[in-house]
Amino acid sequence: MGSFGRAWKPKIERSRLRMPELPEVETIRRQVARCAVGLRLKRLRILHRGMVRPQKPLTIIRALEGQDLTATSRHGKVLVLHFGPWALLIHFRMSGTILAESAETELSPHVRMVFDFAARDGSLRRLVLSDVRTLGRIELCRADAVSESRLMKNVGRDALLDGVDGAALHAMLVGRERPIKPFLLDQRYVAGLGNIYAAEALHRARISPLRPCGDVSPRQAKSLWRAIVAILRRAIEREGTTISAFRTMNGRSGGFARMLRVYGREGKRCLRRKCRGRIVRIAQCGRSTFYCPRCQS
DNA sequence: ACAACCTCCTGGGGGC
DNA sequence: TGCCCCCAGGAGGTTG
Repeated sequence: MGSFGRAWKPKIERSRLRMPELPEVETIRRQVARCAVGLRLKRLRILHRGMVRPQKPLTIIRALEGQDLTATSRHGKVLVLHFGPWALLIHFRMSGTILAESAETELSPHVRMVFDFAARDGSLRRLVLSDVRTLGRIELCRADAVSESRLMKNVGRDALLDGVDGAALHAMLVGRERPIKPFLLDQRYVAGLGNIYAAEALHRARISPLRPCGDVSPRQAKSLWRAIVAILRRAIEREGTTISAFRTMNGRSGGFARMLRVYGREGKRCLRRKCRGRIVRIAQCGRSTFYCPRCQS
């Protein structure tokens, strides 16, 4: 099935969903770290077993209850919670996030996992994994075997942490005929970009999403890389993009949404100075791509 | 190598 | 107003 109905138009502003990409996962990671690193996991509940694989929920609960949350890390879009000898990997996919909630509040129906940590004053500090669509994935592995996990094995170099630069990006592009946008979404090469930031970065670098990878010059690759890094860093500073219902753990919205220059702006004017083209929406590999045909080539 | 298509899943938009 | 269908999308799988 083609993915685009003729008459259907997304109401992005009101849509409930957004995909956590690198900046959103990083925002979640920092908040989890601030809130719970150093605390003992007193009780763990898994309310949706389908998101957990390959282990059984009980295996994870037995391994982690009583362990301290020693550290957090992130690779691409995968959040890693380190519990001593164990690592709990979380991929939020489309609609997942982690929220801090009072231990007295009733759990919302979208809560899939509940972490109750023992705070130093003896009270409970609760974090919940909320995921409306349950497409997220949770995996337990040994701390020294994270890279062999299912969630990590197809994840390439992190866009911000692994020293990728314009030259490295260009080296990955050489000889490929595939359009640049699907390439940027392919986590095996550069990990962390999703549909929103890939579109934004291409617009910023004035490169068409349709451009074959191999046609991107070294200079353009450098420019594209600069755009990617700038946008990701900016989005992290603003605690991610809310299109939508992305809320940080305090319930605040991410602040990047109003920075979006192409995503969700089909039919509107390009915001680049002196361009004023019309943003269009096309399908690539079954996903929507927004770009300005006038200033992106 | 890469795309097309299916699966997972749900809330909400649109058609009637 | 209400019902029902259809759709989005990240990633992994299968097929072409």
